[in-house]
Amino acid sequence: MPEPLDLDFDPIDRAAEHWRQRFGPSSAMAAATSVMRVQQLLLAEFDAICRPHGLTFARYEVLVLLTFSRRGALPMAKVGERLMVHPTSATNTVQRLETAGFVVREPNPRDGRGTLARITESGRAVVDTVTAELMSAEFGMGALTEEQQIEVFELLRALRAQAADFHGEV
Amino acid sequence: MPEPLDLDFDPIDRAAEHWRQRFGPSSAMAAATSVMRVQQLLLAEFDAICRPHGLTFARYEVLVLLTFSRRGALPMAKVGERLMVHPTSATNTVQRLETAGFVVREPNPRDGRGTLARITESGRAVVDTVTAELMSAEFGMGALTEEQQIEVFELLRALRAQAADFHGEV
DNA sequence: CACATATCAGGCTGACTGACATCT
DNA sequence: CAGATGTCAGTCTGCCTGATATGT
Repeated sequence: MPEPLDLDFDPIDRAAEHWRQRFGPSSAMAAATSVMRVQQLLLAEFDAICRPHGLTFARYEVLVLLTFSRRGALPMAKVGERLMVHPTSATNTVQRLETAGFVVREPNPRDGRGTLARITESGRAVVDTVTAELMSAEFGMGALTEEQQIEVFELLRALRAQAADFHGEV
Repeated sequence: MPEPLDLDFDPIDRAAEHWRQRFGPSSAMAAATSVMRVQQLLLAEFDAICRPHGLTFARYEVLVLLTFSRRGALPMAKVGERLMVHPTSATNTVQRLETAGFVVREPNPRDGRGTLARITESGRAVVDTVTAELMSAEFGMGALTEEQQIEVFELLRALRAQAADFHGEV
């Protein structure tokens, strides 16, 4: 069992300090590295919450997306596009969800080439359960006040918008 | 080639809106999802910069860590701990770096059980090159002002600190 | 015909678990 | 001896490229 980290030796702060000595100050580096590390921590926490229910966070996200759609079903292309992943990744994820019984695939009546992913009753049930657990875990953001959480969201919006200019993927 | 996303249909904002309808307002969800998505975008950009040089961002991070150490060498355990990854992942990453000639492994003279990862001259060269490219790409944070970048860093500090209480790994 | 949609085959990556040899 | 260190074998995940069948 690793010993608790001393905050004075927080790896990111250490890295930032040495970086400044070598390359000069870079608030961009500090911000980017922070985002990377926090995501790593959040994902581990979310996956731990999802695992007992037979989900990963990536699969949970697909289920959430389907519950958001009006009819509980979306073409595969839309799934990939909205989650910003490659079409084959969407296929793969939906396939695993289908095996678990959380989703069914059916031909798209409006496009003979297409496939719809439709969330099942058990899919809706598991999404509600996991969502409740994530909310009681405050989505891993409990160390921030609500105002700070909103601030994070607003600050990062510009970066998501910038990416959308590059077709929403890159 | 996918069509450019309409910002009015930004998937995260859509998701946040529907979420509120179902579960009530959750700034925690919005902030967490933002961090996840921005990390995804940053990682893709960083990996694209690293790839032509025979690196991934994960391997680049190891090299950076080694340049920060006084002697250019660290025990495997320290590598894993500071990057918050599993020891076997550190072994794997260092192995690939060694194959590429950016790192050599040598026995730890101060601990017969241990192995040191030492950065080579070509490792230092590639890290400098990639770092310069990342800086000119503003670490993907060009859409924010320097003040905003600092704000992001400071806001996220609390989350990294919280995680450190859990031994620096989840 | 060109193009879009989705899947499959196959590969790479990072991360994990469990087992193990080695050394303190 | 217990405990730490590192590696290996094997697995799972997500993501990608390229090729292919199908339909618009």
